[in-house]
Amino acid sequence: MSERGYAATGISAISKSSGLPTSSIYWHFESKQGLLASVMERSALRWIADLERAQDPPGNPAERLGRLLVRGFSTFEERPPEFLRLAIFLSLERSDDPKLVESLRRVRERSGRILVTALEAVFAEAGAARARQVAEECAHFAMALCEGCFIGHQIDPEQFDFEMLASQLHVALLAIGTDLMTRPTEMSA
Amino acid sequence: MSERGYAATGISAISKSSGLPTSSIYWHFESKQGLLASVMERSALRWIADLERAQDPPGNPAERLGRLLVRGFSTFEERPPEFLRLAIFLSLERSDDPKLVESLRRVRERSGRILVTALEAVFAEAGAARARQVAEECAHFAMALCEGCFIGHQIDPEQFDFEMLASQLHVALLAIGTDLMTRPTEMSA
Amino acid sequence: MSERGYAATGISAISKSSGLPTSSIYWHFESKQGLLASVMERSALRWIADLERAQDPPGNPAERLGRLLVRGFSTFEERPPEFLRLAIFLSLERSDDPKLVESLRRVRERSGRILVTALEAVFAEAGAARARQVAEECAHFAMALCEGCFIGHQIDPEQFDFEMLASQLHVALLAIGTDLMTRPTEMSA
Amino acid sequence: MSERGYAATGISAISKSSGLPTSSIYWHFESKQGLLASVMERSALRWIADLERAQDPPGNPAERLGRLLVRGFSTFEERPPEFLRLAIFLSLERSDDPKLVESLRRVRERSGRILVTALEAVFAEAGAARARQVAEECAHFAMALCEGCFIGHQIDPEQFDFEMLASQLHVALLAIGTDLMTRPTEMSA
DNA sequence: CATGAATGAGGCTTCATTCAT
DNA sequence: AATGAATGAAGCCTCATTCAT
Repeated sequence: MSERGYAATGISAISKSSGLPTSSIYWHFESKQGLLASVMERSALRWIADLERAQDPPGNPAERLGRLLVRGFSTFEERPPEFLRLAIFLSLERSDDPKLVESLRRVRERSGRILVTALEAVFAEAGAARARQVAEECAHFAMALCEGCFIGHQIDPEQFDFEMLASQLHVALLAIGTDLMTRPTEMSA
Repeated sequence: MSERGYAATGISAISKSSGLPTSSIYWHFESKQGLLASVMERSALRWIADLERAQDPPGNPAERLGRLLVRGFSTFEERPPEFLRLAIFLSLERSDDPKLVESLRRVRERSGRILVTALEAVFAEAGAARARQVAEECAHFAMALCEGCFIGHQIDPEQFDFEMLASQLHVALLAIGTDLMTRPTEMSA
Repeated sequence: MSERGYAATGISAISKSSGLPTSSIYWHFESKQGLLASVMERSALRWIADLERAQDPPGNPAERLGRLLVRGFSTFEERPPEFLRLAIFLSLERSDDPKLVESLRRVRERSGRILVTALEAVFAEAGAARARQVAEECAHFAMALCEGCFIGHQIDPEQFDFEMLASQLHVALLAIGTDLMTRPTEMSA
Repeated sequence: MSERGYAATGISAISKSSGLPTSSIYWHFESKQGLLASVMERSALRWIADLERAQDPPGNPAERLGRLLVRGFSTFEERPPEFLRLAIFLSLERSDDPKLVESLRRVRERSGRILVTALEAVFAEAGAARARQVAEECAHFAMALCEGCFIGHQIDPEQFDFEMLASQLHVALLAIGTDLMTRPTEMSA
């Protein structure tokens, strides 16, 4: 599924590549959608756990943020997060199963929180409330870039330089954060 | 197709919604993939033409870059570039039809060049050669963010604030460009 | 058609390999069956003309028969008679177009007559009427073998030794003819 | 299939006439070709078993050969060996499925061996080695005639007199065998 | 817990043919 | 004399799913 998309992957293909007969697959997972949901959740949890380990000490906040970004990007090369491919496929396919959509948001939310935490520490000097606000804006930005990188890597793996992008993102986040902090506070954002 | 995904959209559905019988569709476009490629190319050319108009004068380089970014992002909301969805789909599906792959790269290359041109003007003071190098790095970054935004918008349209992201990208690009220019020149990059 | 059978050969395939658009094909030949009939007749006439040339003098009757057989078999290798493939295909496909069936019988009849003529000369000593009777029986036998050889050649071209078969057929025909002539005359055959 | 030809027989027609839905047919036989192969093998084995029974005692070798030929030919009328039609079809269609080609050769080889055995006994007086050689040549001849008869019967059933052809083949084989035995032995043939 | 067998619906594509130009 | 465009019907095959064992 993560290689060809949800609709394009038949149960019988999964059966062939796993050895289990289709009826057994239906015994374990209620339906095609159910199978998908299980697989995605599993892969996502593994990836997130990986990230969470990466933000442990030591170092100052900016260094920790950098390490987190490098870690996130490097998994794209080492062990591409299948769940991300699936997630992107599913969002593009406009799947309308609410369970699935919810699961997707949850994963996104949870990995976003890791970023927010790291960013809050960086912008701590602005005061807790403001730092959180700024961190959240920055996190959105970082997540978008992250997903974009994943796609770029799919399109043309050899042109992609994750290390460079991680360091550019680092620069960008600091600049954006600083910029946000110097603007007049808008409470509505 | 742009609504349900490539694999999930049957030719018969297209036939029904267009009024043409399937055999006529097959006469005009050689196959399902061929249909897709045609549609994508058409939509892409329109989008690119739109962007190209957005970088015309007036204003200084930095302003023009800003306008370009806003213009690009704003279309995501107003008139979502179907070609982007298709393009991303196809890249993830790892289609190996060389014609399609070529078409994809062409579109990507061409929209990238618009960004590069705008960025070159911004960094002109560094000298033509260096400016081009920096502009290209920045363009990669911008493209990745752009694609990421598209996906983010698919997953969670309400949380997305394109205007904000455009301005953040603006800030980020200037910071990244400046950062690159102050580093010791590496010719091999 | 002679390579894949009637039903398996599409008009569009013929169009592609001939350069003419399908509509032009339909202008020249009224239908698929009409095209088939034309092609077959043409190829058959050429082959028969070839055979007819082979039975010209010189030599005694037995020698002329031998030359005829060798000639017939040798074309299987040199220039396989496409009409034969077609004819066999069509007879196996149980085509029920009466025009076609008639055309097939005509061809068969005409090439049979060549054989009969050669055989009559060989058995002339038995008297004209008897010789003709014997010759006709022998011709049936020879035609059957001939068609069988064609098929055998299709199945396993390298195992087939046409020269050998031609000489065996020669021996066989003389033996059968002699055998028939020594039996009590049955007028009803 | 044996009535209308391979290409002209749709799976849906088979489905209709058998009661099974097409998907069930595809579950039992992997493909149209697979179905064909199965059917052919089954029919062939039955026919061969029939022949094998026909060569049992009593009688001298020449009589036994005659009985075998009559038996073989008579099935053409009584219960036409559908496998033969299919087999010929497939050989002419130049199918390149190796499984099918193998199956075809196997059937041909096996029915050929029956003939060889019967012929060996007839020519036994020439010594085992020579008899085998002669028998094999004769068998090729007989097989070709046999296949040719089948086709002739398709083209023009009423003109065909199998009994006559069987007895002619008998005469022919004895003549050819004798002829071969009186020639100087060529070891390389 | 596992699986072989079954199936209706629908997948993409090609068919032979027509017709306006 | 020729052809680009069009089309309904049919082609082979795979789909997700069920169920008796």
